[in-house]
Order: sequence, then C-alpha cells, then structure tokens
Amino acid sequence: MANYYFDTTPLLISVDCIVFGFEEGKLKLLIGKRKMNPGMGEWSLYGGFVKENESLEQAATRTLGSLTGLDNIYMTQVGAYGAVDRDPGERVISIAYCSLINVSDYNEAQQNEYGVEWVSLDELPDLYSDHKMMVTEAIEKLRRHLSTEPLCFNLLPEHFTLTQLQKVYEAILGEEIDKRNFRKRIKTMECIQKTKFVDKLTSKRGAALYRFSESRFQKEEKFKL
Amino acid sequence: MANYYFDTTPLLISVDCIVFGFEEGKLKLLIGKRKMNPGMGEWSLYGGFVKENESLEQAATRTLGSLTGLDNIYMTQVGAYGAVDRDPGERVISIAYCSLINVSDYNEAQQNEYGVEWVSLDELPDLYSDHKMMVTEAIEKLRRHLSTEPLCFNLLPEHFTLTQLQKVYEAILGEEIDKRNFRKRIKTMECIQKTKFVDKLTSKRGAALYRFSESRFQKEEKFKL
DNA sequence: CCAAAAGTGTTCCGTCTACACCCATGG
DNA sequence: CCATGGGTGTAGACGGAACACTTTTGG
Repeated sequence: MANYYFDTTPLLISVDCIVFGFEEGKLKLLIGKRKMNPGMGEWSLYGGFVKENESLEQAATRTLGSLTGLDNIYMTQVGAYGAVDRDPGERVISIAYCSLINVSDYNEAQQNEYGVEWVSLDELPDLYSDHKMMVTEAIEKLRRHLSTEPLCFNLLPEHFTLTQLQKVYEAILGEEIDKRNFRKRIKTMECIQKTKFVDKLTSKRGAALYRFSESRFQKEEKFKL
Repeated sequence: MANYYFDTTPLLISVDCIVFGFEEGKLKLLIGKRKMNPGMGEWSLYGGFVKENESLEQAATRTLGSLTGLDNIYMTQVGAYGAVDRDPGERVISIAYCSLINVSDYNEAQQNEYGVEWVSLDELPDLYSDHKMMVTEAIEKLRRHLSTEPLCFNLLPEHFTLTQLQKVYEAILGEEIDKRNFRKRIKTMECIQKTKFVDKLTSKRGAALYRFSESRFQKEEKFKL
C-alpha cells in the first residue's frame, strides 16, 4: 500500500474481551490477574493487540479463541475506548467486544492455563484501567437487547428448562420475573420448542427440556420476550 | 512513557463525523466530496486522524468543531470500524461519532469552506469506504434511543412548535404519527414546556412555541415519548 | 408422606390506537 | 370568505402485571 496519509501518528490498538457466562443461577464474567506490567496482579479482562493484517473482529475472535478454545461464539462490539491515559503503560486505544458463552462448553484446562476465573457480577473486584466501564456498558447493551434478540440462548446449553431460561433473564435484568407471565410469553414464541427430553437433575418431577430453533426464528416476524 | 508493549504494530486511527440536521421536514446528513486521494471526488463523511495526545472524544469534537465552528454539540459514539481494507489508501481504523445539530446554528461560510452539503437521507449517494454502514448504524441507534432520551431537541432551535417536533420524529422513524396521540403524550411530559411565544411564520393562526427544560428533565423519573 | 420444583388461567388496569371536527387569521 | 395549519377528546383493543394452587416423584 502506498502511503497516503502523512503527518499522522499511528497508535496501538487492542481488543478486550468481555466474556459472560451463566452458572449457579448467576451471571458471571471471565477475568484474570494480569501477569505483566503495567498493572501486574490487577484483575483484568483478557485482551490482545490488533495486528496489521486482521480486522477488529478477527482480532477479537482470535483473542477469545486463544483464551477459551472456542469459535463460533456470539460476539458484539461494545465500543472504542480511547482516553489518553487509559492504559498506564502506553497510549493504547481499545475496542471492547462482548461475548456470551455456555459455561459447560468451556474447557477448564484453558481456564487454568490463562489463570482466568468466573467471577459473579455481584462481587466484581476493581478492574484494570477502564475495564469496569467496558463491563458496565456491555451489561447495559445486553439488557437493552435481551428482549428483542435471541441472545439468552448463547448462555445456555442446547437443551434447557424454562426455569433455567427464566433464571438467565432474572440474572441479566437483576429482577425477579413472574413465572406464569414468563411462560405465557414463551408459549407464543414459535422459536422456543419443547423437546421430548426431560431433565431429572434439578427436580424429582422432572422438567421438560426446550431448545431454540434457528430456522423458526428466521421465519418469525419478530422476537419479543 | 516507557515502552511496555513490544512486537505490536501501531495503526492509524481516525474519527468520522456523522452529522445529522433537520431541514425542510427531512432528516439530512452533512457530507462532502473528498478533495484528496484516495477516493478523490467521492461523497464522504468528514473525518480526521486521532492525535497521540488527545482522546477519541477530543478528536471527534475537534474535527466536528473545525467543520462547523460549533462546540457543545450532542455527540455519541457509533462504533469502531476496522476491516483490513476498509480504506483504499492505508490501513486505518476509524471510530464513528454521530452528532445532532440545529441547522440554523450552522455557519454557512464554513459549509462552503469545506465544501460540504446537507443531503437528504432519501437521496443519499454512495459514500466512500464503509461510511454508508456507519450512517446506517447511526440511524438505527438514533431510532432506538429516540423515545427514551431527549435527543430530538438537539435538532431543533431552542423554541419550537409541536408540529416541528412531530416532524422530527416522523423524519427519524420514517413513519407518520397521529397528531392527537403525539400531543397527548407531550402533555404528560413536564420537561416540554409551553412558552409565551408564538410562531407566526408557518401559519396564519400562529403556533405556540415550546422549549425543552433541562432542569425539569433531571427531575423527571423517566423520558418516554 | 413430605419436600421441592414443575406446571397452569383469570382478572384488572393502564396504555396505545384509531378516528374527525372546530378555531384563528392573513391575504 | 376561504385556504391553511393549529388545536382538541373519546371509545375500544390490546398487552402487561398481579396473583395461588395442583402435580409429580425421589428420598
């Protein structure tokens, strides 16, 4: 490529991964302690630098993949963070990406390798740099989109009970939901299908397992839950 | 600052300004023809590079200020755009910012100096690089937030008639609204105050002028229009 | 037999929608 | 006096919120 732009200073660009999971009825965030300076030992999101020959999305996907060993993960951009002194080391502009993963798909070996942990949002410690702001804005975005986009299924296994689904909603929204009203709404949604399977782990009676049907979702005019 | 991060390639970062205005009952976008290569002559958003000692917001505010001569303008980040070949010149990552301005505050001399024009969204030409995507996503965000945040007043003069306000809503949402229902909702909002002034320019009878009260807005529990 | 979770309907209230006519005035 | 835009109310539909009991079964 020719040099078209003069008198401009290139800057370091990173991506930071905000990884949410759902476990023990709570929304959790995957964070680790920094292993290098600046900020060694501080709790931090997992991130990486953007390379010259990859897009922002590719950088985020690669970074998340190296952390979790997963691909095909739901991911959405939260925003760009560019305060001059946001990173105590050097000037770095960071693009935050939010992912939702099913904790049971996640390889614990990787978790140990990178020294990251699932931490409940209720007990989130201070985070490195402006990472807390990124997390806050990610949750706000998640809440806004939860009722109009089929995001919640990313946090659950393929088959799930209605109680599990409701717990996901309650964890994200931070409020309790009426069971009957919630199920009434689900009954109207074609994309949430009852399967023939029954979960006997959490109750003696057993709970019907449901699944999200991508094809029915495509046919439905709108998602509203 | 010490060099903490090795083996990383810094990249060029720009900001692009998506400037919306309201004129002749339509939502318009401020764009100009590029005066340099790459892409000379193509319609484009107005942008600039981020300097080493300024934040992204500062870069966007500076760029918008140099274009319009205005400060204290409503501005919100739309997102970061980083496809590898998005800019035909060099690798540039761009952060898009969306502003809403009152066209009558805008200095026409500046408009000529920079060769930019107000173009109606209905007749938007092809735009340079990925600028059209930025505009599309800005409008979507604007629509989503219109009913829960007091954004619309940024597009109007301090005093405005209810018909003008309704036209802003119709232009942004792209659909007609029932006049009586719209006014009924406005009556419930304390932050939209009737003034003693009357506009006689657009009708013989005269229309009451209203204003947005920031202080009453702060007191109101929520904005819903 | 009992604890624990699953499953199921109805009523009420507030909100949104549809809809048509009179008013004031400048030209 | 009439054309133009300003201003007003009501009734029916719809969707969301509140609310409690029965069922199943493993231990």
